Parts: sequence; C-alpha cells; structure tokens
Amino acid sequence: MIKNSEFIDKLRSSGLRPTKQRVKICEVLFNRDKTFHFTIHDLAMQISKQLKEKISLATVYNTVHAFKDKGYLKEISINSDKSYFDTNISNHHHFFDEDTNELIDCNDDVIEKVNIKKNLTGKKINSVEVLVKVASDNQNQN
Amino acid sequence: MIKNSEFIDKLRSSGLRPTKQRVKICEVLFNRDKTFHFTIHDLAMQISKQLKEKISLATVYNTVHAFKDKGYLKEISINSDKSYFDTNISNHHHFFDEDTNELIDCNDDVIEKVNIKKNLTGKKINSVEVLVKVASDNQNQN
DNA sequence: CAATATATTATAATTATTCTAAACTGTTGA
DNA sequence: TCAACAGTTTAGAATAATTATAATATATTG
Repeated sequence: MIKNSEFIDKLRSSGLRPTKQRVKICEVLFNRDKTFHFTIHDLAMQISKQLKEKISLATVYNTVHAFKDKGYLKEISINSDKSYFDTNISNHHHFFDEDTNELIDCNDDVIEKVNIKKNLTGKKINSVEVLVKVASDNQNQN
Repeated sequence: MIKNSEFIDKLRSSGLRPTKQRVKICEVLFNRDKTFHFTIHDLAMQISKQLKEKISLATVYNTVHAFKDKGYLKEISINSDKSYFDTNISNHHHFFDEDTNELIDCNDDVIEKVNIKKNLTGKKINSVEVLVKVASDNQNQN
C-alpha cells in the first residue's frame, strides 16, 4: 500500500496541486503490484468503478499528460486509434497481442539491447522502442 | 516510369477494380524513386495537387487499406493522432523526427536484426518494429 | 449494348482528444 | 472571518481522423 504522501509528491513535482481528483487518479495508476498498461478510456472506467462521482475526462487527460511529460508514465507507440500508456517507465519493449489488443512487457531476457549504430546529424535519441506484434497461430494475419 | 499495367495488376490482386481514381492513387503512391512515407492527409494533398478533380477521401482510405491488407503498404506505429504508411514493405525500421514529424527509414547498417528470444505461447510473430525517436539536440525532450 | 455488380462521392456518424468558459476550491493575508 | 486571487474541475463544444451510408455513376460480363 503506497502512501498518499507519495502521490502528493508525484503531483507536486509534476507541477500539479494535489486535489482529491488527482490523488484518486494516482491511486488507480500507481497503487498496483504489476505494471499497468492502459488507454485513457480504460483508466476512466477503472476510476468510475471505484468512485461514486465521476471525474471529468478533461481532468484525466490533463493529469495523465502531466505525468507523461514529467516521465512518470510512458506512452507506447501502437497502430491504433488510441494512445496507450504504461506505468513501467524503465527501458523496455512490448508485445502487442492483436487478438485481444493487449500490451505485454518484454522482459530483458526476450530482447537484447538494440544498438543504434548511426544517428541523424544534429539530433539526439529520445527513445528506442521495439514493438512485437503477435496473433493467434491459427488465424489470418493482419 | 512504371507502366499502368503494373498498377492494374496491383489493384486486381488486392481485389479492387482498376478505376481511374484508383490508378491515380497508385501513380502517386508507387511511381517514385524513393520510399514514400505518408499520412492519408499527405496522400490526398498530393493527389489533389496533381489532379484537376478531387478524389473523395473515402476512396483514398479504402484503397490504402486494401493495399495495406494485401501487403503493398506497411503501416507504421507512431504515437500520434494519425496513421503513417510506408511504400517500403521490406523488413526495416524507422527514425521519427519529433521536430518535423518526419519518418525516415533505417538502413540495415543502423540497426542489427532484433532477436526475439521467447514468444508468447500459441502466438505467432507478425512483425518486429523498432522506432527511434529523435529531436534537436538543443531542445527540451518530449 | 444491356444487365448486373461494384465504385465513387458527399455527407453524416463515430471516436479520441483538446479547448473553453463558467462555477468551484483552497489559500493567503488584512 | 472573509475577500481576493490563482489555480481546478467540469460539462459541453470544437476539432480531427476515420468509418459508414445511400444515392448516383461506372466497369464488367455475356
């Protein structure tokens, strides 16, 4: 059980005042054993399941984006109509199950470090992400 | 200069009748020296630049998706509000320039083959894509 | 060329996301 | 205590990408 003070620190360091809505969002995001992969829609659903009143979507978007900008959440690149986020902010890669639209972390023993041997001049590398798309073996591929 | 018959073959093998709109889309897509990275919006712009009449967006979407399903185009995963496509359908990876929103192919000498050492049970790997996000060196990162 | 099947198109519908403006809250300081 | 202010929340409007619809037009087949 993570303490509220930790959430308040996260909020303040992201430039946000710790309001009750935002603390609730933190609970749903960070009070977990395992990595949480989610879309804004998923997150809003979980919040409204746990809460009597609804938190406005605008607040959810704003808070998630502040955390992303601060680096407390990672945004994952997937061909999709939606944005996916990940509470695991360490350097890691993903499987994407096209049958279920589920995102699964790759452990270190699955993919070795990807070595970028050349970069574009004058640019710095912000991220290197590997996405492995999988689907049922007995099914037509995408 | 690629012949029209080639476009017609591509269309037919994708299950599409070769209408003049679709042949025009093929010209813009495939009559090129270099790989073409584009969004539907980019493509529609180029078509209307080259053509007196406008081709309906619905036709552009339908045709591009038929080519994607057939494997004549690749869809690229980028965090974005838009879908990006690539006329280079070989196995390769990408840089994404966050300053310009431009997609650049990685040559083989930039990234070595990514080895996936374990897969999820009962699933087959459909694709392995590396996306390297870069930005100006003297700029705050995403 | 006629009959049929399929395409094209403009427009409406849908969905994710962002914007906006009004109402609300919490804090500060007289 | 309470007035003033800065920052928040919220519902709903606005935007943008994409998909669906249904009437009209075109391609194909015999």
